Amino acid sequence: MTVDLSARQRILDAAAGLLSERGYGETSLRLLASEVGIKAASVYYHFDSKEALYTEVLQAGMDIMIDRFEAVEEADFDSGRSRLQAHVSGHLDALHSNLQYTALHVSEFRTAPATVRTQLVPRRDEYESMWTALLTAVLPETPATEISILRLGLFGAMNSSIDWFDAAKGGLGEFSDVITDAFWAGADNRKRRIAS
Amino acid sequence: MTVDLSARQRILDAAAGLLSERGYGETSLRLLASEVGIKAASVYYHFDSKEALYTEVLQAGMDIMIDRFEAVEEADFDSGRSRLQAHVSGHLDALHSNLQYTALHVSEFRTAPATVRTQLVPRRDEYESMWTALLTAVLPETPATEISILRLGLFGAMNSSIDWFDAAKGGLGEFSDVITDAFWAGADNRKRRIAS
DNA sequence: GTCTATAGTTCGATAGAC
DNA sequence: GTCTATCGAACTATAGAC
Repeated sequence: MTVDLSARQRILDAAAGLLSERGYGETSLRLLASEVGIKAASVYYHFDSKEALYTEVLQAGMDIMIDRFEAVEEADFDSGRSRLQAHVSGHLDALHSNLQYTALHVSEFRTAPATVRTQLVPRRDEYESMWTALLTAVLPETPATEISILRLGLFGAMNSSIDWFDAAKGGLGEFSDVITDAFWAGADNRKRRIAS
Repeated sequence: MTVDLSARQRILDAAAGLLSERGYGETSLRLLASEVGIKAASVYYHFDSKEALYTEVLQAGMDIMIDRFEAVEEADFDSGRSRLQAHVSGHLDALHSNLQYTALHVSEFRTAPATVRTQLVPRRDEYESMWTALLTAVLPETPATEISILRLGLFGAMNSSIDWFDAAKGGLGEFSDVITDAFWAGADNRKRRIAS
């Protein structure tokens, strides 16, 4: 399987790998081309510029996350907690199944050239509002300002796994459990404390 | 105040700012020097190479975090939870009071040149084991493997704030509360569930 | 301690052959 | 679609004057 990829796709894959390993400034088109087995000039047949290539890689990474979120949403859940749990697992699995594309989005977006960042903002906002809606639905008594803080903390916890998760040392299941527990029980705990 | 900084210190400060804004590859010594008001060649009087300068900036960032942890540890706490809360607040405050140095450590370390990364590993390990010891002390019934996962999730949640925290929109206090609650109540909740 | 000048590389990008 | 060849610009780093 995974044979017969178009040259364009092979360039995208190699770019994702190099960009997430070395960063934008340290990834030259010559190095990228050599990974693909072509010359740097040939990259320009497929992409207008290095920035356009970067943008497309980041776009693909965000598409992966959004597609997964929508797929998880198809299922039926018997509780808000199990729905949250499914999305946490889905996010982590999508993240780590396509690390080269998605990790890039987590760790390199901040320092990406402004023109690249600007083009990606709408799609990133879209994914964030999906999570805001989810958290609002499963924690209906939690005020919006706290939902927003919870989402940011949850994203931070989940996405940090790109820095330390080692598939060889075990699955993402336990991490998924621990942080679902944390954010679920924490929100519940606060609700009760504030109500009293 | 903050007058009469040595040229060396002014270079370090400017480097921290540029590196965390633009990344290593996009920060040239010419640009750095122009921010300080000198020429690029003069940087070499103070530092051996661009990598050595980068290493020193990252080293300073880690020192800031470790110093703060030790300062927080001086206080007396009436509960494990308040001790954890104090360290979460301390970490977040140290992080954001010196963002240029510390954020760099969070977001750029992964893609730093291998020679730079290697030199920083011991000091980073030191800080991590301080937190592992802290969590083990305040959650004595939680198994070591889960402590390790909790620490990683907590670091992820706290450090992600470099991407979104806006001092103009409010303090770090609420975030600090929410995530202390989350990790405290979550661990507690798991302990009870597993015991039953 | 900072400068000018420059060596030596490497970069992104283009032109044009095949 | 990929190549060779190359332009012009930028880079890190060094040498040596002041």
